[in-house]
Amino acid sequence: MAAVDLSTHPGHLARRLQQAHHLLWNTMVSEEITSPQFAVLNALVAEPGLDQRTVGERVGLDRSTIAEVISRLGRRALLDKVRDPQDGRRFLLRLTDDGLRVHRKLTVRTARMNQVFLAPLSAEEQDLFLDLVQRVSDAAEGLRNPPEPLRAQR
Amino acid sequence: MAAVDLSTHPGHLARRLQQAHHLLWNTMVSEEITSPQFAVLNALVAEPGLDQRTVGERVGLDRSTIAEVISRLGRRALLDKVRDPQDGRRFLLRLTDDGLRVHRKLTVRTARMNQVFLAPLSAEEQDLFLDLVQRVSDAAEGLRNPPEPLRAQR
DNA sequence: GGAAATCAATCAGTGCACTGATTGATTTCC
DNA sequence: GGAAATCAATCAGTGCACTGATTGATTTCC
Repeated sequence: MAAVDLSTHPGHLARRLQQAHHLLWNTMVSEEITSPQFAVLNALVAEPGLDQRTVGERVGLDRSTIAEVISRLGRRALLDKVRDPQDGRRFLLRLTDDGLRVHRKLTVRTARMNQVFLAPLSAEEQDLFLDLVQRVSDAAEGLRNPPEPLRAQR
Repeated sequence: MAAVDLSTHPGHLARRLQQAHHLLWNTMVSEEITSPQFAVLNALVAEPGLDQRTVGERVGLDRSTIAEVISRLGRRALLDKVRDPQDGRRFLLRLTDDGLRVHRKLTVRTARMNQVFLAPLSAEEQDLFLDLVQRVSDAAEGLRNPPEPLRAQR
């Protein structure tokens, strides 16, 4: 019967955290390029020529979502898709000059935004924050695909 | 030119955290009722008869999103919408018996899921996690509407 | 070497999230 | 008391996120 206090629910806090970030991103970084789109650009700066599925894996986007994000970046002419001559199932992705330029510009703004976003915490708390969030995400992510030993038992 | 390490970007971590939560919610709580939908049910258990806009404010959903969520809950017959006789703009919302039943059932499961979700952290770390995430969200949320003094100065 | 299994990408369908514009009711304020 | 301002709800448009099914190419394995 009794209602619950949502402020003790990590899922609810996670949603609010992302909304807060989205808001700040829109005002401080870009209204055109979203945070997931920047993550894709960044992955392709680190490793040009990746295929779409692998980019999705790197940045944490599933096969359907990564397809849409990449199609939007392609429409904005920030990346090129070329069919892999070695494997006709894959597309190889590479940033255009425009794509590189946008990535460079947003990298600077993103750094500033991160500072503002974490400003309410002390330096030690900021490190702790990043560490705790990452550990919780990694652990839950690990539950998706059962670890090797379990799979081997089948 | 150099790519950036996304694991130091709170926004990227926030997105991954929410995905991780979504995954766990689907497997441990419900595939039909989503976490935002549960938040709405919970708000109406706490304060029956709220209007749609206020519910949105309580759970952190904007006017468009709350409209969709409530329409889905209505379609599932978990809540009733009644035009406010005092103010013809508003609808007053109230859970049905089914809505109360679902809220009760999911409350139990959600508590279990929260434990699993936070299990990788020690008890002290769990408290810290909730506190840090909440402080960062609140601060960013506070930037949306400038505080009283600032508005008064205009 | 050719059928079976695997795999990248796409499609259909559902749901959250936001912005800007519109509609219709209420409140404010001369 | 009636025009102007405000306000709740809705609509149109865009983007992220997931699942299950399909398509077409490649790899595996007898």
